[in-house]
This record gives sequence, C-alpha cells and structure tokens, in this order.
Amino acid sequence: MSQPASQVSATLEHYLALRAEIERHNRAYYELDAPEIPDDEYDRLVRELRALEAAHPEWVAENSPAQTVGGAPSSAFLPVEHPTPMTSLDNVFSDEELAEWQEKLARALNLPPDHDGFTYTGELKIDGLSVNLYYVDGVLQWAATRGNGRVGEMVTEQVLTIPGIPRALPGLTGELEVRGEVYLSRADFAAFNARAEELGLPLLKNPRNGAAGALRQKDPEVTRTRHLKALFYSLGKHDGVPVRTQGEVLAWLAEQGFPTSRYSETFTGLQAAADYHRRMTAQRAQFEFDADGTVLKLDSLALQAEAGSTSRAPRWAVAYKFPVEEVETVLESITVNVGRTGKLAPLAHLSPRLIEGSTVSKATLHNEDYIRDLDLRIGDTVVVRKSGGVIPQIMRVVLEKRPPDAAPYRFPTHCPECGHEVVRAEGDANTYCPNPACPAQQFERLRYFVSRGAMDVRGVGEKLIEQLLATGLVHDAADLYQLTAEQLASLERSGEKKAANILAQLEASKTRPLWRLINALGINHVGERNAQALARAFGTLDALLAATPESIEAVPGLGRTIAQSVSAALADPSMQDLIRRLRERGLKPVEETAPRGDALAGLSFVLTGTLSRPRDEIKARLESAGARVTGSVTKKTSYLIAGEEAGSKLDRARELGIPVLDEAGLGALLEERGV
DNA sequence: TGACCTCGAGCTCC
DNA sequence: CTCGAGGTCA
Repeated sequence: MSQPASQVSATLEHYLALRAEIERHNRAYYELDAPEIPDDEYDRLVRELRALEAAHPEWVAENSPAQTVGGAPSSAFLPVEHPTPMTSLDNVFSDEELAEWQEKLARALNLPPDHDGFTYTGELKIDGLSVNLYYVDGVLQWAATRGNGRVGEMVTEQVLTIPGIPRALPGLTGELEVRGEVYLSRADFAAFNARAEELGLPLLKNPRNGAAGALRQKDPEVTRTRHLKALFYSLGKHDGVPVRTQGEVLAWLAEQGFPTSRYSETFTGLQAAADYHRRMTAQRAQFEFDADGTVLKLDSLALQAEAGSTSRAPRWAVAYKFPVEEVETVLESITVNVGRTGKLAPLAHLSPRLIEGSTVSKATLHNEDYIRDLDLRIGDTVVVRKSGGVIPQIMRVVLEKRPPDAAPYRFPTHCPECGHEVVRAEGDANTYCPNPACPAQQFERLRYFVSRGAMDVRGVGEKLIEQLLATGLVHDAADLYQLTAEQLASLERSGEKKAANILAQLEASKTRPLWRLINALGINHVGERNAQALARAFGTLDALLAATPESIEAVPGLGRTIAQSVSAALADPSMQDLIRRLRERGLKPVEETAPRGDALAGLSFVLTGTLSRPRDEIKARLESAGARVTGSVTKKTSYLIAGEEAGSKLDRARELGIPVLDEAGLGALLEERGV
C-alpha cells in the first residue's frame, strides 16, 4: 500500500516500488478488468510517479507507466539530454563587426589576422524554434526542443507532423543528430489568424510564438492542423556520414529527404559574405518565413573542429543580424524593484508599442548609472528596440521632444519596499537595500530557492509565495518543508490536487544533487556553474561548511572574490541556522558520486595548434576525467597541449614556464593517471 | 466554462 | 520581456 505523499521518500528504491505498484494496478484494471483501488487513489500514485520522474529524469525507463497512462502514450515534453549540446551563436550587426569576427577566427586558427581566404556557407537565420532529431542505426529515436542547450524537451510526435522528416534513414549505423529550425510560414500564420478572427478566438502575435505554441500542443493532431514546417541545416553526432564541409552537409541532408533552405550559398572571402548578407537583407520581405539575419559558417568541418568553441558559442560561425526595428514611445514612469540580494532594479514603464510582433511596455534599466548616462526623464520620448529580438532596450532619448518641465531622475535613497536607507559602494554600479528582513528580498530569495536552476520545485510560483509570506506560513525556505496539505489547500486558488502536487514536489526536492542546494542558498557570486564547482570539489555539505577561504580559492574556476563571498555567507549565523533547519526537516542533498572521473581533478589544460582529433573530443575526454580546459594560457594553466603549427599560446606558455606537451606526451600523461 | 497560475520558448543586458 | 499552452480551481 502506498504512503501519504508527505511521507514519501524520493529514493530510487521508492521510485521503482511505486512503478511496480502502478504497473500491477494497470494489469488489474486493463487485463483483469478488476480495479483494486479507487480511480482518484490511482491518479495520485501516477502523479507522484510523474513528480519523481520530473525530479529525477535519470531514473526514467523508456516504458515508464507515467508515460502511457491516461489514454494515448505520451512521451511529450519529457526531458532528454542532447548527445552533443546545442550552442547558440555570437552576433554581429555590421560589416565592421563581421571583419572583427573573422580576425578572431583567423587567430583561433593560428593564421594572420588579415587572412581572408576562408570559404563560408551562408544561410538564413529563421525565426522559429531549434530542434534536434536523434537517430540510432538510422532509426529516429526522438525529436527534442533546444531547451537550455544541454537538455531539451521531447516533442517527437509533434515534430513528426512536419512534412519531410524521415523516420528511418536506411543504411546508416551509429548515432546521428540532425538539427533544424521549426517555423510557421507567414502564409500559415496569416491563415490561422484569419480563421481565429472569424471564430472570435485570440490571435497569434507572431509566427514564432505560433510555432512554439503548436509544438507544445499535447495532442499531436492539433499540432498537425497548424501546418508547421522545418528546414534542416546541421549535424551533431554523425557517425559514418561522408561529409567534409557544411555545403556537403546541406547536400547530404537534402539527399536523405530533409527539407533544406534554398537560400544557402557557399562562397569565399569576407566581401562575398558581406554581399550575401546584403542580398538577403534586400529580399527579406519576400521570404515565406520570418528571418532575423544570416548565419555564416566556416565551410570546412575540419577547420570548424580546429577553431573550436568558446563556452558560449562556436568560433567558426556567426549570426549577422538584419537591422532591427526602432520605435519611439514615451517613458511614463520608473519603478524600482528589489532583488534577492537587495539589489535595486529600476524598471521603465513605457506607453505600449508593437515592436517586431510583440507589445513592449516595460524595459529594465539595470542601475543608477544606466539611467544617468541615457539622461532619462519621466515624460521623455525614447527610442526602443528589441535586442536579440527579445529584450526591450531603450537606445536614446529624443531630446527635441523633451517636455520643458522634465526633471532629471532621482534614484531612490531609501528602499521602495522596506524604507531602509540604501547603500552604493564605491566602484559599484549597483545600489543595495542592506536590510536582510526586507520583504522583497524574502520573496525573491524564496522564488530563487524553488526556481529551475536551484531546487526546481515545480508548481510553486510567485502568487503562491506571496500568499505563503502574507499568511505567515512561511518566512524562509526551511519553512516550506513543514507545510501541510491542509495549510496549502486553505490558500486562495489552491485545492487538494494542487496541495498534493506541491507536497510531492517538495518531497522530491529533498534529495536533489548537492549543487542545487548550494545554488539555492543564494550566495553572492554563486550561480549554477560555481555551485557545481563547489559541489564537485567538496562532495558533501559538511565538507563545504568546514572549508576555509583558502581551500575554496583552490577550487578550479573560483577566485578570491568568490571564495570570500562563499566563506562569509556560510559563516553567517542566519545562514547556518537556515541550513540547520533545512536538514532538520529532511533535506538530504545527494552527495556527488563523482560520475566524472577525478584522475585529472585540479588540472587545467589549454589546447592549441592542429591536433589529430577534433578539439571538442579531446576536451570532452579531459573534462570527463575532471580536468578543466580553457581558452587562454595563464599562470594557473597546468599544461599546454600543442599540436602542429602552434602559435602565440605556445610562446605565452614558454614565457610563463608552463609545461608543454605534444599529443604523445598527453597520451603518456593520461596513461600514467589511468584515464 | 472562465479565470488564474505556472512554465518554457525566444536568449541580451548587467 | 512577452507570448501561448496546459493544469487546476471555482
């Protein structure tokens, strides 16, 4: 028999037992037609299983009953890890910036910065959603959204409603990832809206949101009626696919039957690249889809591997954006919000204007200096555009339209939430409310605690947190874990179902990986990345609590500022109290079981020159053994791995006396360390 | 059924 | 920052 959700422990054993129980009930229901438990009890078990699966995607077996109950099998929206990450692209906005980008590329390849013999493939950057199609031995396994680049959501059935996507690619063996962009054509967007208008239904604001919405339809048959299309443009893993250039990739994709863009071209030299972009800009209005720029890719896959990637984006490709729409509007007011750390965040309220398909009425203003540099005054007419097509940004004030009585903006001297005097340190652009009891900070700290990058407690949103604070049921994160179903159900817009779900989510969150808890504590300078570094280095919460500033500073990737911030935060009595109470209430972060080897832990490598294998591959191997691989040689670098024709990095390493290894030397090191 | 909430998509700026 | 979808509550 099952236990009440509030006593459930989120262990793998429990998960498996729950699965077995549900499968037994399924058999009883479907095969024997003799249900053993009432429907609502059964539903509760399935919900709990789903909550556990959401919290621990790594436990989920392919044929989990949570995915098949309730009618049609639905693997929709389950998280999947991309075999190779889906990175984003760096942007340029002018021919000058494009030239600078090419110089950087030349340097990365150890060529003179004025080298201009590169062959590129130019493509359109469609405004849609990226998807990744994963095939094994030529059979489609799943299709997924980009997500955060590492993990996306499975939308296989939805994607398969798009014409021209092969379920099988005969004759292929091994792994294959095919990447493309899903979009709603301008014609289908207009048709949808015409129909919606007739029927009095809400209209789509732009094709991209329309495509995103269509792909997120739970029922793929609804997706089908939206007539999504897709164009494919690259490969991730591609075992045994005979391609050497981006041009060949496109040709191969077309040969396999994937839809590819007819606007792609291959050419040589910067001038030709700029010319391609200019021609596409001129044709922009005629495309059958929205596009926000062109993408220029180094054609040779070998050179791509050689150029490698920064942490954010590949060095061998760039997005050249079309000019963006600028719109004039009026700055009606400025409000100031207070963040989790007490930082004051000014927000501009604008007269609503439609810019590139969405209505803009707000824009962040970052800090006091930002407002002063723009000389923003209430009542000013300002020029706004959406940077990156998403985030509204105030570019400048139209001084001719300034009302004669407009006064310079005065940044608050007191916290707008709690009235405490604010502080701004010398050399810091930010202003802070120093009162830790400030209600806005309490609110934001809780919001951060449950957020996706931290404890990932699903179903707990702003409104619920507001209510929990207002009713006094919760003061900080630890209080969340002593909530009862009755308390939760007593809140506005909250019933039994919601209460049970939240309790299950909270329960599941008790055994999150350690880094999530470290991040959730909200220490200054510690986000996902540094929290992971700390978790990896110390392994347990106790080890971290016992750490000295020196031992924290010794963690690869962390410097003095961060080390001091961490040790100060952990030494704070209220933080220690919070951690103590979290543990009392059952929080047991999962100790890092070091899935990555630690044979090379603490070592830092830089790769340069032409190596015999793709750089990403060598990098992955080193990182999987616990090493760091960085882009530039510093005194913290342990080894420089130099291939053929190594350039300035090699000089720098010699200057600093950093040991230099060739590939054979690296092989010997790996062997010695048992990697 | 409508109203409300939460989430994920686009992924820049500080 | 804004949008659309899905889930829950009333």
